[in-house]
Amino acid sequence: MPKQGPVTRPAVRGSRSGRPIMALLDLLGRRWTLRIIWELREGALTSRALRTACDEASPTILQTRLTELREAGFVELTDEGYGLTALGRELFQTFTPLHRFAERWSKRGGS
Amino acid sequence: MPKQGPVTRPAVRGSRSGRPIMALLDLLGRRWTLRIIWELREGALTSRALRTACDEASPTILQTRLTELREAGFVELTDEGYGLTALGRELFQTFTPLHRFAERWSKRGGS
DNA sequence: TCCCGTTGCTACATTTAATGTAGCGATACG
DNA sequence: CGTATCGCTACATTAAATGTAGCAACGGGA
Repeated sequence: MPKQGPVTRPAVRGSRSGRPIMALLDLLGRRWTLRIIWELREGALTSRALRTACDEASPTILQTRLTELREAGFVELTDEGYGLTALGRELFQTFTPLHRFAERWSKRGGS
Repeated sequence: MPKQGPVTRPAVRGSRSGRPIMALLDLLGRRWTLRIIWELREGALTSRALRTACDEASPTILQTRLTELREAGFVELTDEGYGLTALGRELFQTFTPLHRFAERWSKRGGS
Protein backbone atom coordinates (compact mmCIF):
# COMPACT_ATOMS: atom_id res chain seq x y z
CA MET A 1 0.00 0.00 0.00
CA PRO A 2 1.63 3.26 -1.09
CA LYS A 3 2.27 5.80 1.55
CA GLN A 4 1.38 9.44 1.42
CA GLY A 5 4.17 11.67 0.32
CA PRO A 6 4.43 15.35 1.14
CA VAL A 7 1.88 17.56 -0.48
CA THR A 8 2.92 19.03 -3.80
CA ARG A 9 1.52 21.98 -5.69
CA PRO A 10 -2.20 22.78 -5.81
CA ALA A 11 -1.60 23.54 -9.48
CA VAL A 12 -3.98 25.40 -11.67
CA ARG A 13 -5.89 23.61 -14.36
CA GLY A 14 -3.75 20.87 -15.71
CA SER A 15 -0.64 19.74 -14.02
CA ARG A 16 2.61 21.59 -14.18
CA SER A 17 4.47 18.34 -14.26
CA GLY A 18 5.65 19.16 -17.73
CA ARG A 19 3.78 16.24 -19.17
CA PRO A 20 1.88 17.42 -22.22
CA ILE A 21 -0.64 14.66 -21.77
CA MET A 22 -1.80 16.39 -18.58
CA ALA A 23 -2.45 19.65 -20.34
CA LEU A 24 -4.25 17.81 -23.08
CA LEU A 25 -6.34 15.73 -20.69
CA ASP A 26 -7.26 18.90 -18.88
CA LEU A 27 -8.27 20.69 -22.04
CA LEU A 28 -10.26 17.75 -23.34
CA GLY A 29 -11.79 17.24 -19.91
CA ARG A 30 -13.68 20.52 -20.02
CA ARG A 31 -17.34 20.38 -20.76
CA TRP A 32 -18.26 20.26 -24.46
CA THR A 33 -14.67 20.14 -25.66
CA LEU A 34 -14.74 16.51 -26.74
CA ARG A 35 -18.19 16.99 -28.16
CA ILE A 36 -17.22 20.01 -30.24
CA ILE A 37 -14.33 18.17 -31.84
CA TRP A 38 -16.64 15.29 -32.51
CA GLU A 39 -19.29 17.45 -34.14
CA LEU A 40 -16.77 19.13 -36.41
CA ARG A 41 -15.43 15.80 -37.60
CA GLU A 42 -17.19 15.90 -40.95
CA GLY A 43 -16.58 19.51 -41.83
CA ALA A 44 -16.90 23.09 -40.72
CA LEU A 45 -20.02 24.37 -38.98
CA THR A 46 -21.15 27.89 -38.24
CA SER A 47 -21.26 28.80 -34.59
CA ARG A 48 -25.01 28.43 -34.60
CA ALA A 49 -25.03 25.16 -36.46
CA LEU A 50 -22.51 23.88 -33.97
CA ARG A 51 -24.74 24.99 -31.17
CA THR A 52 -27.63 23.07 -32.66
CA ALA A 53 -25.43 20.02 -33.04
CA CYS A 54 -24.45 20.30 -29.40
CA ASP A 55 -27.97 20.06 -28.02
CA GLU A 56 -28.34 23.83 -27.80
CA ALA A 57 -25.48 24.25 -25.39
CA SER A 58 -25.17 27.83 -24.24
CA PRO A 59 -23.32 30.11 -26.64
CA THR A 60 -21.27 31.42 -23.77
CA ILE A 61 -19.53 28.16 -23.07
CA LEU A 62 -19.28 27.17 -26.70
CA GLN A 63 -17.53 30.42 -27.42
CA THR A 64 -15.20 29.84 -24.51
CA ARG A 65 -14.36 26.34 -25.67
CA LEU A 66 -13.93 27.41 -29.28
CA THR A 67 -11.49 30.07 -28.18
CA GLU A 68 -9.52 27.53 -26.18
CA LEU A 69 -9.53 25.09 -29.06
CA ARG A 70 -8.38 27.77 -31.44
CA GLU A 71 -5.55 28.76 -29.12
CA ALA A 72 -4.57 25.12 -28.87
CA GLY A 73 -4.48 24.96 -32.64
CA PHE A 74 -7.19 22.36 -33.03
CA VAL A 75 -9.91 24.56 -34.46
CA GLU A 76 -9.92 27.47 -36.84
CA LEU A 77 -12.49 29.93 -38.06
CA THR A 78 -12.69 30.18 -41.81
CA ASP A 79 -15.31 31.55 -44.13
CA GLU A 80 -16.90 28.12 -43.98
CA GLY A 81 -17.37 28.46 -40.24
CA TYR A 82 -15.56 26.61 -37.48
CA GLY A 83 -13.53 23.67 -38.64
CA LEU A 84 -10.81 21.38 -37.45
CA THR A 85 -7.27 22.28 -38.39
CA ALA A 86 -4.92 19.61 -39.68
CA LEU A 87 -3.83 19.18 -36.09
CA GLY A 88 -7.42 18.98 -34.97
CA ARG A 89 -8.13 16.27 -37.48
CA GLU A 90 -5.13 14.41 -36.21
CA LEU A 91 -6.53 14.68 -32.71
CA PHE A 92 -9.88 13.43 -33.92
CA GLN A 93 -8.19 10.40 -35.38
CA THR A 94 -7.23 9.38 -31.88
CA PHE A 95 -10.93 9.23 -31.05
CA THR A 96 -11.65 6.52 -33.55
CA PRO A 97 -10.79 3.65 -31.21
CA LEU A 98 -12.84 5.45 -28.61
CA HIS A 99 -15.84 5.31 -30.89
CA ARG A 100 -15.48 1.60 -31.40
CA PHE A 101 -14.98 1.13 -27.71
CA ALA A 102 -18.18 3.06 -26.97
CA GLU A 103 -20.17 0.65 -29.08
CA ARG A 104 -18.84 -2.34 -27.22
CA TRP A 105 -19.26 -0.60 -23.89
CA SER A 106 -22.93 0.18 -24.48
CA LYS A 107 -23.63 -3.46 -25.18
CA ARG A 108 -22.25 -4.48 -21.85
CA GLY A 109 -24.80 -2.44 -19.95
CA GLY A 110 -22.43 -0.02 -18.38
CA SER A 111 -24.59 2.72 -16.87
CA MET B 1 -36.35 20.60 -27.88
CA PRO B 2 -35.93 18.14 -25.06
CA LYS B 3 -34.42 19.50 -21.96
CA GLN B 4 -33.40 17.92 -18.74
CA GLY B 5 -35.53 18.39 -15.74
CA PRO B 6 -34.12 20.48 -12.95
CA VAL B 7 -34.19 17.65 -10.45
CA THR B 8 -33.17 14.42 -12.07
CA ARG B 9 -30.09 13.87 -14.11
CA PRO B 10 -29.12 10.77 -15.98
CA ALA B 11 -25.98 9.02 -14.85
CA VAL B 12 -24.49 9.98 -18.16
CA ARG B 13 -25.61 13.11 -19.90
CA GLY B 14 -25.84 13.31 -23.61
CA SER B 15 -27.27 9.87 -24.10
CA ARG B 16 -30.55 11.04 -25.55
CA SER B 17 -29.36 10.52 -29.07
CA GLY B 18 -28.86 6.85 -28.40
CA ARG B 19 -25.31 7.16 -29.64
CA PRO B 20 -23.04 5.52 -27.09
CA ILE B 21 -20.16 7.73 -28.12
CA MET B 22 -22.12 10.72 -26.82
CA ALA B 23 -22.59 9.13 -23.43
CA LEU B 24 -18.95 8.20 -23.33
CA LEU B 25 -17.75 11.63 -24.43
CA ASP B 26 -19.93 13.14 -21.76
CA LEU B 27 -18.64 10.88 -19.04
CA LEU B 28 -15.02 11.41 -20.05
CA GLY B 29 -15.67 15.14 -20.38
CA ARG B 30 -16.27 15.59 -16.68
CA ARG B 31 -13.49 17.10 -14.67
CA TRP B 32 -10.85 14.65 -13.43
CA THR B 33 -12.37 11.65 -15.19
CA LEU B 34 -9.70 11.38 -17.87
CA ARG B 35 -7.06 12.12 -15.32
CA ILE B 36 -8.23 9.42 -12.93
CA ILE B 37 -8.15 6.77 -15.61
CA TRP B 38 -4.72 7.99 -16.57
CA GLU B 39 -3.38 7.82 -13.04
CA LEU B 40 -4.66 4.30 -12.53
CA ARG B 41 -2.99 3.09 -15.69
CA GLU B 42 -0.14 1.35 -13.92
CA GLY B 43 -2.02 -0.23 -11.08
CA ALA B 44 -4.46 0.30 -8.27
CA LEU B 45 -4.17 3.27 -5.93
CA THR B 46 -5.82 3.98 -2.63
CA SER B 47 -8.25 6.86 -2.63
CA ARG B 48 -5.68 9.03 -0.94
CA ALA B 49 -2.81 8.03 -3.17
CA LEU B 50 -5.05 8.80 -6.12
CA ARG B 51 -5.80 12.18 -4.64
CA THR B 52 -2.11 12.90 -4.34
CA ALA B 53 -1.58 11.79 -7.92
CA CYS B 54 -4.35 14.14 -9.03
CA ASP B 55 -2.73 17.28 -7.62
CA GLU B 56 -4.73 17.11 -4.40
CA ALA B 57 -8.08 17.37 -6.11
CA SER B 58 -10.88 17.59 -3.60
CA PRO B 59 -12.00 14.24 -2.21
CA THR B 60 -15.58 15.22 -2.87
CA ILE B 61 -15.24 15.30 -6.61
CA LEU B 62 -12.86 12.38 -6.78
CA GLN B 63 -15.37 10.29 -4.88
CA THR B 64 -18.10 11.40 -7.26
CA ARG B 65 -16.03 10.53 -10.31
CA LEU B 66 -14.94 7.22 -8.86
CA THR B 67 -18.56 6.30 -8.25
CA GLU B 68 -19.47 7.21 -11.81
CA LEU B 69 -16.53 5.24 -13.16
CA ARG B 70 -17.46 2.26 -11.06
CA GLU B 71 -21.03 2.42 -12.29
CA ALA B 72 -19.75 2.61 -15.83
CA GLY B 73 -17.68 -0.49 -15.19
CA PHE B 74 -14.30 1.13 -15.77
CA VAL B 75 -13.06 1.17 -12.20
CA GLU B 76 -13.40 -1.21 -9.28
CA LEU B 77 -12.48 -1.10 -5.64
CA THR B 78 -10.45 -4.06 -4.49
CA ASP B 79 -8.29 -4.67 -1.44
CA GLU B 80 -5.48 -3.09 -3.42
CA GLY B 81 -7.39 0.15 -3.74
CA TYR B 82 -9.01 1.61 -6.81
CA GLY B 83 -8.03 -0.03 -10.05
CA LEU B 84 -9.10 -0.26 -13.63
CA THR B 85 -11.31 -3.16 -14.59
CA ALA B 86 -10.58 -5.13 -17.74
CA LEU B 87 -12.97 -2.78 -19.48
CA GLY B 88 -11.23 0.19 -17.97
CA ARG B 89 -7.89 -1.02 -19.23
CA GLU B 90 -9.43 -1.42 -22.64
CA LEU B 91 -10.59 2.17 -22.44
CA PHE B 92 -7.14 3.27 -21.41
CA GLN B 93 -5.71 1.59 -24.45
CA THR B 94 -7.64 4.04 -26.58
CA PHE B 95 -5.69 6.82 -24.89
CA THR B 96 -2.39 5.61 -26.15
CA PRO B 97 -2.57 7.44 -29.47
CA LEU B 98 -3.68 10.44 -27.47
CA HIS B 99 -0.52 10.29 -25.45
CA ARG B 100 1.63 10.20 -28.55
CA PHE B 101 -0.39 13.01 -30.02
CA ALA B 102 0.15 15.11 -26.91
CA GLU B 103 3.88 14.84 -27.31
CA ARG B 104 3.74 16.03 -30.87
CA TRP B 105 1.26 18.74 -30.01
CA SER B 106 3.47 20.22 -27.31
CA LYS B 107 6.34 20.47 -29.76
CA ARG B 108 4.32 22.42 -32.24
CA GLY B 109 3.61 25.29 -29.93
CA GLY B 110 -0.09 24.77 -29.54
CA SER B 111 -1.55 27.38 -27.19
C1' DT C 1 -7.47 -3.55 26.02
C1' DC C 2 -6.39 1.23 24.38
C1' DC C 3 -3.90 3.99 21.10
C1' DC C 4 -2.55 5.26 16.56
C1' DG C 5 -2.47 5.44 11.86
C1' DT C 6 -4.74 4.50 7.60
C1' DT C 7 -8.61 3.32 4.89
C1' DG C 8 -12.98 4.89 2.15
C1' DC C 9 -16.04 8.36 2.35
C1' DT C 10 -19.12 12.55 3.69
C1' DA C 11 -20.62 17.56 5.37
C1' DC C 12 -20.67 21.98 4.23
C1' DA C 13 -19.51 26.69 3.28
C1' DT C 14 -17.10 29.02 -0.42
C1' DT C 15 -15.68 29.71 -4.97
C1' DT C 16 -15.77 28.75 -9.81
C1' DA C 17 -17.96 27.10 -14.08
C1' DA C 18 -21.98 26.48 -16.95
C1' DT C 19 -26.68 27.61 -18.29
C1' DG C 20 -30.35 30.25 -20.46
C1' DT C 21 -32.00 34.31 -22.37
C1' DA C 22 -31.39 38.32 -24.54
C1' DG C 23 -29.21 41.26 -27.59
C1' DC C 24 -25.06 43.71 -29.72
C1' DG C 25 -22.33 45.24 -34.14
C1' DA C 26 -21.05 43.62 -38.61
C1' DT C 27 -22.13 41.74 -42.96
C1' DA C 28 -24.92 40.42 -46.87
C1' DC C 29 -29.05 40.27 -49.79
C1' DG C 30 -33.37 42.08 -51.39
C1' DC D 1 -34.18 50.79 -46.48
C1' DG D 2 -35.71 46.09 -43.95
C1' DT D 3 -34.40 41.79 -42.49
C1' DA D 4 -31.80 37.96 -42.14
C1' DT D 5 -27.80 35.79 -40.80
C1' DC D 6 -23.09 35.77 -38.86
C1' DG D 7 -19.67 35.69 -34.59
C1' DC D 8 -19.81 37.01 -30.22
C1' DT D 9 -21.02 39.11 -25.44
C1' DA D 10 -23.79 40.61 -20.94
C1' DC D 11 -25.69 39.06 -17.12
C1' DA D 12 -28.59 36.92 -13.75
C1' DT D 13 -29.49 32.17 -12.35
C1' DT D 14 -28.17 27.57 -11.37
C1' DA D 15 -25.06 23.67 -11.14
C1' DA D 16 -20.50 21.87 -10.25
C1' DA D 17 -16.06 21.90 -8.04
C1' DT D 18 -13.02 23.31 -4.31
C1' DG D 19 -11.02 23.28 0.30
C1' DT D 20 -11.24 22.06 4.88
C1' DA D 21 -12.64 19.31 8.32
C1' DG D 22 -13.96 15.18 10.18
C1' DC D 23 -16.54 10.53 10.64
C1' DA D 24 -16.75 5.24 11.22
C1' DA D 25 -14.27 1.09 10.32
C1' DC D 26 -10.27 -1.79 10.07
C1' DG D 27 -5.47 -3.29 11.41
C1' DG D 28 -1.60 -3.55 13.81
C1' DG D 29 1.37 -2.92 17.76
C1' DA D 30 2.11 -2.24 22.93
